[in-house]
Amino acid sequence: MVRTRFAPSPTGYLHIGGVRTALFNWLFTRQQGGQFLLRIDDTDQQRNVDAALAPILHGFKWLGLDWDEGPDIGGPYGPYYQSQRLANYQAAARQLLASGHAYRDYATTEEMTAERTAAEQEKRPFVYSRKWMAETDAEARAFEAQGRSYVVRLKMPREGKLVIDDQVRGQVEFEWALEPDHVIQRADGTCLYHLASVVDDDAFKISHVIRAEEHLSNTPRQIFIAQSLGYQLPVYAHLPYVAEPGSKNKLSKRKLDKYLKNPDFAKVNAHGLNIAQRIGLTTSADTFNPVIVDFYEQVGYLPDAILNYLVLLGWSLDDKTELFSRDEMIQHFSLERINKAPASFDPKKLFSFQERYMLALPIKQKVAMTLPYLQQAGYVTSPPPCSIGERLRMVVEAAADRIKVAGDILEFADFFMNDEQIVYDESAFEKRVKKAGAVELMQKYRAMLVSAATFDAASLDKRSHDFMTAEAIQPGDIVHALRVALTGKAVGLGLFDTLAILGLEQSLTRIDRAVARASST
RNA sequence: GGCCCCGUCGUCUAGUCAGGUCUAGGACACAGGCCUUUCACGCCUGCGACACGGGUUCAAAUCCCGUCGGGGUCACCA
Repeated sequence: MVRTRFAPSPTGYLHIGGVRTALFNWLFTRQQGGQFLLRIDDTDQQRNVDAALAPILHGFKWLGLDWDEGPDIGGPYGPYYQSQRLANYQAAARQLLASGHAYRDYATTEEMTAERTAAEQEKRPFVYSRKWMAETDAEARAFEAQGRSYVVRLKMPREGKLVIDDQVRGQVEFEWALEPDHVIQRADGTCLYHLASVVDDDAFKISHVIRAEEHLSNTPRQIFIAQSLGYQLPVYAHLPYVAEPGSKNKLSKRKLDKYLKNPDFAKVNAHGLNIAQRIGLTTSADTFNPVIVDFYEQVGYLPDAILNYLVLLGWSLDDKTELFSRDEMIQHFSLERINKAPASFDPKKLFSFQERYMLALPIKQKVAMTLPYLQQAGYVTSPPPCSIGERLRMVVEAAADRIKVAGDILEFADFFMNDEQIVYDESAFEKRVKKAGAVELMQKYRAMLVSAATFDAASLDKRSHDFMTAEAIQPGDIVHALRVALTGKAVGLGLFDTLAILGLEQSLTRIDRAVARASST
């Protein structure tokens, strides 16, 4: 039975790199018909774990990465919080002490540091002298008589080597002698991550440890612990890390300033920020930026687009397949085809997947996901009047691929404003509406509209062209002026769609308002 | 610095294990053009990479050696 886990620390947000790691675990597990579980690494966390965990669990749910065991659903091997499993770790530490794989160490921090710096100065690898090691109770009493207290250290082998058979990286070798005697339990009895992690993986019957490559150098000590405890070793797969946009450095949440200098990153960020502002979202760079999953949910991205982008970050099926549904991902995913080299996070490419998925989304769903943005921005009261549904549908349909994320509906907010709320783009108004002859043309066009029997885009198109022929003008002579008059903007939907959506009455009102403004200013 | 990992267009990648079909393929981005009532879409074209140096071989992106470069990790953090 394949069992995998993802072990987030409750940090308050879901990092995009973490999601990639979780996704690979999830895909592999679902494909193998195994179980995927969440374990909360909160051994070091003092305060408010629940609050810091909530956004993470929420992010997983939003993306549709479901877990079979873990927080808020429990499971047969719980609890799934490391802070609640201390007794297990302490028991393991006792067992390692008893079997001679660990020892009580009475060195002070200063003594330890001194040895380490001495080694550094002599340019030799640091190997602890074990001067304050106590293997017998008598030795322990002697140190304690000096007022010392102890930590528990691993008694690492000092010869031979370890060969790890990693599913991604192949065989990787380490010299045992170069592995220091790591602390596994503090003087106060609390235990450290590596011990906890190994003990839990065994307790949870984890078969495959799929994690980021920064853990590769931690693996020898974990294998030592596992073997000393008589555990069966899991299969290891160390994923390349996700790198910064345009560099090979590891993607980090704390270097936002640097990423903002990348034009692509800045663009995607600004786009999201703009939407956030319009819906009155209070954002801070710490919690709202393209490195954090929340960003995408709040701006109106599609989970499937994000997953599709992420699965290609370090994995590929072949030389051309790029679009994968969830089921196809599960079906085709394999550890063998994971890349060894790190992959840079490219928000622009993520965005392009979003475009493709949005394009394929049925109108009905687009309407459903855009409505909340109009509500939050205050253009629609809630609950919305039923007439709004039809108009929204028309806008969404006419906007077509112009709505790339749900929040982009706000670009077309002028269809949901009162006529007198339209704010004109000044330079466009100058150039198009105040252009010589434009007002007169619009007035003639207005008269033509009034006599229109039908007011749909197709017949408006035809009548308009007849009008232009009769007036001996080009489309450009009138279309731009009308668009500015109708929406306040120089760019937007097709003119005939715009008219049809607004309807005769609003169209006339808006033309009149623009005409009046042109002559009075 | 020690140890470990990695190195194909700006980016994601195919090709490397089983050398020839690779004058290195696809995608994103970028540039130009077409379409067009604006924008967006779409279409066409272009730009653009085997880190370097030796070897082995009839033949190397692929195998071997070395160099360089990048990264990760070296805690009583996770």
